[in-house]
Order: sequence, then structure tokens, then C-alpha cells
Amino acid sequence: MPHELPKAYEPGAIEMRWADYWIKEKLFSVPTPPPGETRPVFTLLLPPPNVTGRLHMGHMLNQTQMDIIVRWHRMRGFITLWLPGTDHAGIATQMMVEKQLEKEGKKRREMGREKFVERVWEWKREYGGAILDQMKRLGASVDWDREYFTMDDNLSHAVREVFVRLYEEGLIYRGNYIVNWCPWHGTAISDLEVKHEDVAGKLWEVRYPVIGGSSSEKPEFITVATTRPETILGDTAIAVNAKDERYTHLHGKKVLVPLMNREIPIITDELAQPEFGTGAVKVTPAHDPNDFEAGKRHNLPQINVMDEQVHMNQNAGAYAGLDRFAARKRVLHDLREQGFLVAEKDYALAIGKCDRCGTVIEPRLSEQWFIKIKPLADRAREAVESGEITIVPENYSTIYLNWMNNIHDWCVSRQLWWGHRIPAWTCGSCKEVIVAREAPETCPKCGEAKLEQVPDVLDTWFSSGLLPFTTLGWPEKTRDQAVFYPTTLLITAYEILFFWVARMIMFGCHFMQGHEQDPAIKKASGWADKKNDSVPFRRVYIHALVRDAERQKMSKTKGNVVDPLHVIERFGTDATRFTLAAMAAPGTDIAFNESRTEGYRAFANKIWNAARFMFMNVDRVEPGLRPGDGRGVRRYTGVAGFQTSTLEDRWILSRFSRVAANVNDALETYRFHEAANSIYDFFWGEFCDWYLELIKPRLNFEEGADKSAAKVACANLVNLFDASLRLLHPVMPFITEEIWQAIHEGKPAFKSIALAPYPQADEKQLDLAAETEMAILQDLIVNVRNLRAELKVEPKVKVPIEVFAHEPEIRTMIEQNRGAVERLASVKKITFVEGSLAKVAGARSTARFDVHVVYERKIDVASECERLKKELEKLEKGIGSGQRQLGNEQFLAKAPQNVVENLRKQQSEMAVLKEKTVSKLRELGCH
RNA sequence: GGGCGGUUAGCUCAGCUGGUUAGAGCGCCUGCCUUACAAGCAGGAGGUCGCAGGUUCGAGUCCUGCACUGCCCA
Repeated sequence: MPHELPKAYEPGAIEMRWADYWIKEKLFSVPTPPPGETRPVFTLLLPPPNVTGRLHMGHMLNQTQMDIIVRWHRMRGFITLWLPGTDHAGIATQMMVEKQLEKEGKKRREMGREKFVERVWEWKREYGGAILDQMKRLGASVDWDREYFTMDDNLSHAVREVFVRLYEEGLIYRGNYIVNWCPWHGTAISDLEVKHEDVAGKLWEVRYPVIGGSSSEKPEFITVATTRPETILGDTAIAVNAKDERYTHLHGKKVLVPLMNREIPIITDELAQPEFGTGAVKVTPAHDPNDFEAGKRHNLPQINVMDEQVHMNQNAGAYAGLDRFAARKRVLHDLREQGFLVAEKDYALAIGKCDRCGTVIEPRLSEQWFIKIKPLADRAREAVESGEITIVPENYSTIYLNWMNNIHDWCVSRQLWWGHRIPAWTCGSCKEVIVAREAPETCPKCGEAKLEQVPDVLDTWFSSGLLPFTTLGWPEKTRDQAVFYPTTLLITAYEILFFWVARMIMFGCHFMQGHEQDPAIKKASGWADKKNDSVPFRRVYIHALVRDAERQKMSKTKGNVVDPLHVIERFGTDATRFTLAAMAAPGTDIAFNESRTEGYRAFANKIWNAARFMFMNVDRVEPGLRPGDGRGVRRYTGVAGFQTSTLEDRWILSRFSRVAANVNDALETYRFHEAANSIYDFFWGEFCDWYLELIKPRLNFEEGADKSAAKVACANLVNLFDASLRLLHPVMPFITEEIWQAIHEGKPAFKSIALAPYPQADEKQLDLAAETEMAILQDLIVNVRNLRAELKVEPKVKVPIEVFAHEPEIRTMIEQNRGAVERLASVKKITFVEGSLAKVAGARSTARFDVHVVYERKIDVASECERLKKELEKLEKGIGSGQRQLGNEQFLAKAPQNVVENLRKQQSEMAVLKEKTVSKLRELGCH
């Protein structure tokens, strides 16, 4: 059956088809390996996208890198599990549904919790799969049979188990503390969800009258500075530093809170720093975390002056009912009016804003649930410090450790309806708090049946932090865990290093303590040296940020967001994936530029046309030809059935091996750009530009031509192509699948190229001599082309050339490849001369040969002189520095042998070249 | 204020543990529809590697300082 491929590559036509095929055939589904399994295992957890999410460039980069690593492992024979799923994204999803309700004129609170949650589930069923559908378009080779959702029953069950255990271990506590309160969302959020922003604000100085502080008619005041004057209403003390002599006489005295006329004490506390402001500070324990701590130290009352909507409450007296900012205005107005406001100064302050909605965070005293983080953090730190988990690039481990060392208790309760509800109940009669796996019927303390579940849900990261083990069946002890835990790798963005990565490590090290991976699998997978199997993953790779072409961070407000699906529409998934891979040097952000993607679509087109060329010839010489060595061997990790009869054969085979080694090496250390670029350079720059051109004469089917030579050439071509496709497949899965299937004519040994073996370097195929000879041949051809261009030879005119090569074996090599030179450099006839051509005007010289194009047109002497002078300058510079080094005893003594040898060799070559250049300059009469 | 990075060709970036005369893509210039590919082919121009010191036989690569710049945390 002849192969029919359209002339131009059309990604749209093939990509959807293969994406569907991979899923339909369940190629990436991984059944639980039974005991006794000895193959290596590779496990990767997909960072679950928000169920409300839409695919963005960050996802695409992340997933491209994961898919490359995953496909690479799979092709190398690992049992490869990539686990997909989505995150219920508490706040985001709740907001989404609330907005939907709003359009229908409905409100969450009017609807009631149960109905609302049901409505969210409806929403999830309808729209929740969108982002995963988008993923399918990327070709992500995940195990769809194991897809999870963080609110699934089994995962929710695990969440509850974790909560109860932590509570029982005393690692979860409930209490009244200052938390970050987002008034817009109406919930507490964690420190990580607060973004600090520098703004130009004011610092107001307010004076408080000291009671009995004045001896006579002149009242005494103490002045404090504040950026939030509305909190004055909740002041319960003034603090001064004990060492601050300015205030010694006021120790033990009381002041009146302006506007409130409440008496509060002057206390001495470290909170007051003498060098800051006036040295005296107001203390508002219910509205500031530092004041809260100070309040505890001094047993101060906590007066909360705001409600959940951050309106002033009845504690705020006359200001009750006002919004916090309106209250601030009024308070300032009244302070000024009543003579309490001493000064107003410009002040740069960092205000905390809600990461999601940008609303200014209010530090608010409320009853919340916390995780005592220190014991968890200690183990999590240790796991990285000891190298049980390695973070790449390395500098991120410093950042991680830094954070881990300064961590605060984690507020895990959220005042939301969508999420895992906290498994805690309060007794209506005795106020006992019961934390339990199952809803209790009666209060264990008083026996009453007036139990009510705590309304709060858990922070979304609480559940996602458990995924590495809960997706593998925890709290049951499963075979999946024995095989797949610890997962091998985590690839994620820096942004969630603390949100997610750190928490997974904390939870993993805690709950999987004592876990042991199946020893045979652990060893086979290369982790025998690791001692700690409780960690959630052995390695973390942090990838860069995708920015726009101008290096700006992409953001909806800036309107510079690049939609990956849009890019895919235009250039294809393969080209988009290749772009991201080729630009992904570890630790460097990617300035995404479509011109690059356009270039890589051209690369795909190049591959496509090379395939057409191959098929054209296969169809002519031996339509049934398929890759292989004819012995039925299927699992070749290199190029099979390749017969090296010519220089170009030896050369390309050697190059392939070298490139395969390079690519494997690069992937081992996540140097995606290097892997991508070396395949690109090989396929385009060597395979297409040189090898294909060189074998064309052998693919001659004219009457009387050597058919057997054509067959060998064709077989080589097919085998090399097959291996190259396998090498490229992890980066460009679609086009490689399409061509690979075509090569195998619907009868491949595997259902997909994705299951075929990945090429490995073959030492025996390395051929340094062939590479050197080929380089000389290429050099000769390029020099002739260059001369032709300079002499402005008509493109179609073939010219005779003269060649001098002082080394007989080089001359022989050129003679043997005479045809190649003639064809690729448009040469009519090669004449070998016995003496150097260095003095011939317009001749070109290298260390290995001189070449001269015989053509009547004279060269441009001026520009030739210029070129030669530049060349000479370069050579002299090189020779100078080389001589300096070689004349240095220290260098000879200390530098490695091969460096010295290489330098010597290079020096002698440069000396020859210099001599030739000088004589040519002289001959041309250049000055 | 604390921490981590970056500065290499017009643009976007490689250059891993110091070792040939510093590379790529895009852009630019010149010439070609050479029967796989004009999304192509061939040839070419373009860099005192931010600045100043230092270590070393040898520095784009290591150290110190400075300048500019980005990010994270408080």
C-alpha cells in the first residue's frame, strides 16, 4: 500500500485522532502490579488543577514537562503511573456558583447550605471536567482510570481520618486567635493567601489624656502613632518600653481612650520600641496579632469592635454600623475636632490583601482551628536537609528550608460551605466539643442529643496535601502504596512550593511514617540508597514561570494572557510543546514568543516532509519494508538493522548514538531545553541537511542502477527514522505517532510508539574517525559554496575545483566522496593538485586542505583582504594565548593531559592556517 | 528590613562541576521554486559576556565590591 501523506503538515488533522486513540486503548492505564514485580516504577502525581480552572500557559508548561518525563520513563520500561485529578478549590468554586445564582436572583444564604452544596455538585458534574478535557488535547499520558476528585468519598473519608488523628495527637487545636479575615469572602484565610502590597498611607499621631497625670490645670498626654485609627475604639492599653526613660514617670498610670472615655492602663512591654514613632504604642488585642500577644502577656481584655462584614459593632459606641473605612474617616474627624489628633504624616506601609479578591485583610479575632505546625515542620525540614527529598534547581531547597524554619501555626478552618466539613460537633447543652470519625448521636460528656456540627470546612490545601497517599488508598494499607509510594517526582511551579509541596511533605512524613516501599521495586527503581520511605516524593522539580514575549507576567488585568489552546490551534500541540521544552532551562523564566512556536511548527513540517521523502523511496524500492533487523527482534533501544557501507552511514549512526546519550543525559537532570535542542539540531542539521542529501544518489531506481544499494539505503533510512521518532516522541508525541504508525504500516509491534523502547546510546556505534572525516568533507563543501557565492557564480553553473590535501588519507577520503562534493557544492570536476594552493588568489584554506574554484570571474580583492585580515587577527589572538599557556610551566604541570594535548593540536593547526593566510594576504597585496 | 535570582548578538535565551577561536532561534542582508520540504535551500553580517578588583597556569563560568533589574518573605 503506497503511503499517502499530504504535502504540508497539518497538526489539527492528526492530533485529535491520536489523543482519542491513546485514551480509547487505555494505553496509559496501570493496573496494580502484583507482588514479585521487579520492574522499576515511576510515579508522578499531577498537581490537581482547580475544578473551576481553564488551561493556561503555566499548566501547559507543567504538563508538557511532566509528559516528557513520563513518556521517557515509560519507553525505558518503567511501570509508569501518572495520576490525574482535580481539586475542589473551596473558595473559587463557591464563588463561581454564587455568581451563577446571582444571575438567577438567588442568594446562597437564602438557599441554605444543603441545597447550595447540591447545586455546587451539579455545577461540578456539568463543568468540572473542562480542564481535564483540555489536558487531553495536550496529549498528557495520564492514567484516566485512576482520575480522582478531592471531594470523592474515599478521599473525603481520608481527610476526616487525618483530622481526627491530628486532633487526637494534639496537633490540631481550636481557639480564639487573630486570623487573616477576608471580609469580601467572609472567611479566614491562611498567611500564604495574603499578599502584601506597599502603599502610600498615613501615620496619625493621637494623644491620650493621662488620668491624674497633671499636677495642675495643664493636662498631660501620651502620644501614640497608628495607621488604623478606627481600632482606637478597641484599645485596652498603652504600651511603653520599660527602658524608655521618657515614660518612666507614667508607669502604672492610666489614660482615657479618646472618643470612648474608657480607662485603660499604661503597661511596659517590648511591643513598644523607643526608636519607633513616639516610643509609645496603643494596644488593641482584638485587632492586631502583635497586640494580641501583648494582651495575653498582660491579661488585657479583648474588645472586638467589628463584625464579620467589618462593620463597627456595638462595642464601637457611636460608630456602630459604619464600615471600617467610613469609621476611620469619622474617627479621624472627631479626633481632630476634639483636639486629640496631633499629627498626620505620610507613611509607606505594606497592607495585606486577599490573594483572590484584593480586599484589604482585617486581622480579626475569631474562633478557628489550627494545626500545630512545628512537629510536622521538623520532620519536613529534615527530609530535605538529609537529601531524602531533593529539590531541583537546588537553590529552592534553601528557600524551602528558610520558610520551614519560620513557619507559623496553620489556620485550617474556612467559613465556607463548599469543602470538607470539619468533623467536630458542639454540644448544645454542655458546650463540649467532640471530634469524631462518625457523627456522634449523643454528647459523651452530658449525654444530651443536642449536637451540632461545626459549620466550617477545611482549607483546600489540607486535602490536597494528603494526595500522594490518599490517592493510593490510604488509610488502608494497599498494594498500590507498597508499589507507588513514595511517588518518584513532583513537577510544579514555584508559586505552590509552600502552599502545596511543603504541606505534602509535612503530611507524608507524618502519616506515612514507618512505610516501606516494596524493596525489589525500590531497588530496581534506583532508590536503594534512600532510607526514608515516608516522604511523598523522592524529587521535586520546580519549573519556571511563563511570561509574555516582553517578559511581563501574564495577568488577566494586563490583558497579556496567552491562551495555550489558541496557540495550539495555530501551530499544533507538538510545536507548542516543543517551544516550551526548548525554552525551559531550569531556573529561567520563559518569555513565550510565538515566533518560536512558528519555528517549531516549521520543524514539524520538516519532519513531515522528510517522512514523505522516505515513503516515496520505500514505495519505489520495497513497499513492504519496515523497520527492524529481520530477525524478529522488537526491543531495540538503538538503531536496528543498519548496514554501514558508506562514510555517511557510519557518521550518522555515530551521531545518533551521541545524540541519544545527550538526550537521555539531559532528561535525567530536567534540562528539557538541551534535550529538545539536541534532537532538533540532529534531525534538521544533520539528518535532513546532510544525510538525506548524501544518500540521494544511492536511491536511484533508473534502469541499470544498483537496486541492492538502493535497498540498503532505504532500509537504513527507515531504521534511522524509526529510531529518531522514538527519540523525539516524548517531546512531540503526535507527529511521531503518526509517522511511526505509517512506517509500520498498521502492523507495529506495539500499539503505539509510546510503548516502544527509548533509544539509548550504543558504544559500538560511536565512530570518531567517521565524525572527523565527515566534518572535513562538510568543511570542504561549505568552503566551495562560499567561494561560489563570493564569485557570484550562477546557481546552475557547475564549476571545476582544485583541491590540495597534504595528508594522503584525507585526499583518499575526499576522492571516495567525490560525488558528494560534486553534487552538494555544484562542482563539475575535482582536480587534486600536488602543491599548496595557499598562494592562489581566492583559494580557501583550512588545516586539512586548500581549495580553489576555477572560474573566470575575479574575486573582490578588497573584501577578500578584509576577510583575511579578520581571520588573521583571530588566529593571532588564538595563537598568542595558546603560546602563552604552552610556555607556562605551571600550565603544563597542572592542566589535565587532554587539555594540553588538545591545545597543542589546535596550535599546530592554527599555525598552518596562519601561514596560509599570511601568504595569501601577501599574494593579494593587501595592506 | 530579610532571602533568592538576573545582567552574554538587534530581540528572546543557552553555555551543567573553570579548559579549544563564546552558541541557538527569531530578526536582518545576499542569492536560489536544486523532482521531501518557500513552514524550504545555500551563503553572510552581528558580541571588549553590566562595571571594577581579586583567586587561578587558565575566568562568560569561582570570590569581593558597585550599578541596574526581577521575584519571594516580613
